[in-house]
Amino acid sequence: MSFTINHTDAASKARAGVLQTNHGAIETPIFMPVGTLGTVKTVHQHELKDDIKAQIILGNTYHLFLRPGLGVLKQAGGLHQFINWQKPILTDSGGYQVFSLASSRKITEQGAIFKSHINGAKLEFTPENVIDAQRVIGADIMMAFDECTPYPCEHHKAKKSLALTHRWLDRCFKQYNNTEPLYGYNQYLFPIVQGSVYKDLRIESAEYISAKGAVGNAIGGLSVGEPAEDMYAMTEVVCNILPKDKPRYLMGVGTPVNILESIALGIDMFDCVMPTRNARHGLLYTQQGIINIKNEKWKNDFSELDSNGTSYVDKTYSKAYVRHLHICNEYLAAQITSIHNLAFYLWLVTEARKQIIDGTFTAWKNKMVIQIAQRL
RNA sequence: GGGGAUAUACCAGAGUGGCCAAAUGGGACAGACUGUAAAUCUGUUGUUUCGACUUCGGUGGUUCGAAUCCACCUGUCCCCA
Repeated sequence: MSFTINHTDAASKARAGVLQTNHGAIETPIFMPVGTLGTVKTVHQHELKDDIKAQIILGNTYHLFLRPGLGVLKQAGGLHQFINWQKPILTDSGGYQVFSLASSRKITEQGAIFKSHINGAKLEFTPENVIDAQRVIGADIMMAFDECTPYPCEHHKAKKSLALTHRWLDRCFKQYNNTEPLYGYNQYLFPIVQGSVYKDLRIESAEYISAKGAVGNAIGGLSVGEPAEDMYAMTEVVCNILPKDKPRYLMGVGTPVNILESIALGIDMFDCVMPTRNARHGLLYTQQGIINIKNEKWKNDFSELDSNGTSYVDKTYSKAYVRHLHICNEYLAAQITSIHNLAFYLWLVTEARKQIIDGTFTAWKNKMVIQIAQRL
């Protein structure tokens, strides 16, 4: 894997680069649609590829481990083959489930013991078996198994958790170095910076993670409920320490505004469920602002879904029609809005890249963050 | 023509003397959602100057007090002829 930075913004820390994988190049900054269970919910591969222009998607180790299970995935020849997606895939380790399923798991030195949300079965995730699982899944980019702390989190707890995450990281790298890819292409392990909203812990963690010399680095434990200012502050602190010549991945972020602000801080990669989940709930992101398509005000609005949109759904369907589909709870509503939102997110990062290359990023970003946050 | 049942908020439908401005669904209207236990969840849904006021087919009555009991009227449904 190689990462080349082509342009750096003069007025901010934003960069435009290219990340090479065996499944193709990824132009950064990039947004990665989330496909937890081996599907970006409601979206077909051809839409993802040709319309949305996704360059890489996510999968989730915890969820895929439960269903369909590693046996099926191995038999299929990995996740790429199973879902017929020949571009890069990144898998989260299950570290986020340590946070989101906190009520049904227990943390030990060894790992995390989950009570399956499907059938209650007890299952243990360790740094070692999480790496093994990601080998079987065949992700181009594998994530370290970490403890994503909740917000708020007391300093002493965050400190203790961070130490555990670092010990787990050492074990992840050991297992990673002792195992080989199963399907003939390279897989890379990204470590994750933690430390909650504490500057000292974030610095400590960023230094620890940087020392690993990984091909890319991630920042986790943010966008879990803390104020946006804290998220930006931590991101800035960490970006100042993480190696400049390696891609930086801000996990789970975020709103379109979060993404633009974080690009300005030097982040290259993003993922978030917001465009897809909010799409299913009727929220559309556009260059002009946010639309709740379920609102009565769109009932008689027969204009294009988004006249500035880049997706075919934007010109094909009217606001009134998509509202109607949503009100009736029709499957097509979720499909249309998911395609729209993902296309918007991909447009946003592609445009950001272009602006960085043109040297106009900061002015453009400052204008956009106001525009896209408006409620229409 | 005879007999029986029923009428409650936008709809369906509980409630059969005070704890009822009235359960529960649905619908409608808003809001939330950040490495997906999420096609989910939350709130509002008679008026209001927030003290109260006007509601349960209509009118009148009984009672300290009525959606609830009584009389008549009106509408709807069912059965028999």
